[in-house]
Amino acid sequence: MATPARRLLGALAASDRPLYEEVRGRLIEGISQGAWQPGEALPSEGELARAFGVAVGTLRKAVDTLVAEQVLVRRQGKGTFVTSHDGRRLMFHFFHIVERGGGKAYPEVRLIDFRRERAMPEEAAALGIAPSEKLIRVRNLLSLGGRPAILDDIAIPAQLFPGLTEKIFRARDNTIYHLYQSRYGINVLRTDERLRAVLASREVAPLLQVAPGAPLLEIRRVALTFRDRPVELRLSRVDTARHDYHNTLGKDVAA
Amino acid sequence: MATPARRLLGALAASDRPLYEEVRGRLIEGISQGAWQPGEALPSEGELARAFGVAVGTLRKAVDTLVAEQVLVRRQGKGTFVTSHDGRRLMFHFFHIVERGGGKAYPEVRLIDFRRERAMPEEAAALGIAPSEKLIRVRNLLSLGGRPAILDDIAIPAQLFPGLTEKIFRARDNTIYHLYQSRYGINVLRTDERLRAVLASREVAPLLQVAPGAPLLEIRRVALTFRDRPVELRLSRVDTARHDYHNTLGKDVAA
DNA sequence: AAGTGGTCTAGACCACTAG
DNA sequence: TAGTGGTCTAGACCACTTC
Repeated sequence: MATPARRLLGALAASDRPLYEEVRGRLIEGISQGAWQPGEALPSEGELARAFGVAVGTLRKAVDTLVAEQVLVRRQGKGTFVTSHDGRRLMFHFFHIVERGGGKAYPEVRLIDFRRERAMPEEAAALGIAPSEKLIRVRNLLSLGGRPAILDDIAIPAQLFPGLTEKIFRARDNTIYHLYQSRYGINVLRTDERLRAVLASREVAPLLQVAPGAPLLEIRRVALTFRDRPVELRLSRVDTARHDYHNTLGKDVAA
Repeated sequence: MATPARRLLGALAASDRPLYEEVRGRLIEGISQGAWQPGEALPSEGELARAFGVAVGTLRKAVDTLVAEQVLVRRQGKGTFVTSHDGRRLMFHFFHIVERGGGKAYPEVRLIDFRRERAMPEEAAALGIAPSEKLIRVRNLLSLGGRPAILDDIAIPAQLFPGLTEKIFRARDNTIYHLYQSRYGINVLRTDERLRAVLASREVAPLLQVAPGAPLLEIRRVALTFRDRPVELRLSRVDTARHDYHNTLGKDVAA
């Protein structure tokens, strides 16, 4: 932002690592600093190659890795774009609850609490911030097929999201990660999740409309941006009576 | 197998899809038919490119995709190898239970049942076999840190694993997927898992040494090989009192 | 027609492994 | 030293999008 694109596009300095990694680093720098906004096109491959002083093939190799990591998307005839967190495709990249049959479940979100509080020590550690720094806490109840199914407790460092109010959070017409991206330039690129089975507590049971002691799936998620910097903690309790958590590993290897 | 490598390596026929996809298809054919065994090296890139009648760059592009899908591994100076399912790296690719702290958990396996039975209709459908075809059923109890933690019920089509006996299953000194691969040439490349929270039944509770009604994580896994052909069903119940199911999405995007 | 990404080639040179 | 994969280049031509 403060840095003009000129610096991002200058010729490469000497280095002992491969040129395409150097180029990749510059592209990441540009994207993470917002020089190219989500949804925007990068300069063409020819231009970028010329600017960096490398062959087009080398530039393409760098872009290839970022496309594989879903940071960029190519559109033939149009250009190469910074991935945007709206639309259904990316939403389901991070949303893993599906109907028992396998069909996609579209959640309806209701915000039931919004507050600012100091972080607990473990939260501060997990988010890589100073102990007892301010957090924004959001509690969402997600319904699937008209019934409450997921209770989300979200915690984000207030520092990273200046001016974020309950009103803005409510007015959001897209995914939460799209809000992070469009308003604060924070791209959620990865998640790290730990799952376990628990029994519904007295606090949680009525919200999910299950009996206390009913089995729930508990998910502790850390959302990460560039360089694995944590940006969000999320504790989900899922009523898996009618839905499953769906995880696939690998892609179809077809001829 | 029956087909000599000669056919696999012949020049490419005319086609409307890209050359590198054509090459990729040939390589998959060769690997899935066992022309190149797991752990073995393929012919060098130069040789392969000459055999297919394409440039080395094109051959490399095809190999790149298979390396990304973990079907092949490159070793500089040595060659390109068919991925082998032994070793710890691949084991943890499909084993997602970790210690609460995050450390890797090495399971100790005890086979507690082995039998042949006809498939239930849903099983046959999930495995893509004829209804009431024969299955091999294996029940394993996995212990972590000396305590029972996971109960696995495995079902595989007997047809696919001729001559597989309880003795062979017991004698296995490596992972189950390594057994499939080394003895039957079946490469597990993908898994599809559905998770939910359940309460321990009277049948399962004593095996896992938990009280009936204790929360358990239930995992229904389908293991797939080339062309998404299903080869194994696995129902796991995990005591998540001391362990978590760990799932990460995406890789670190670092400069 | 002009501009974008996608495919493919041919060849130079480097880095690593093994005998 | 010979053989392997890894990097990088320069350029031709194709396919798609937009005007």
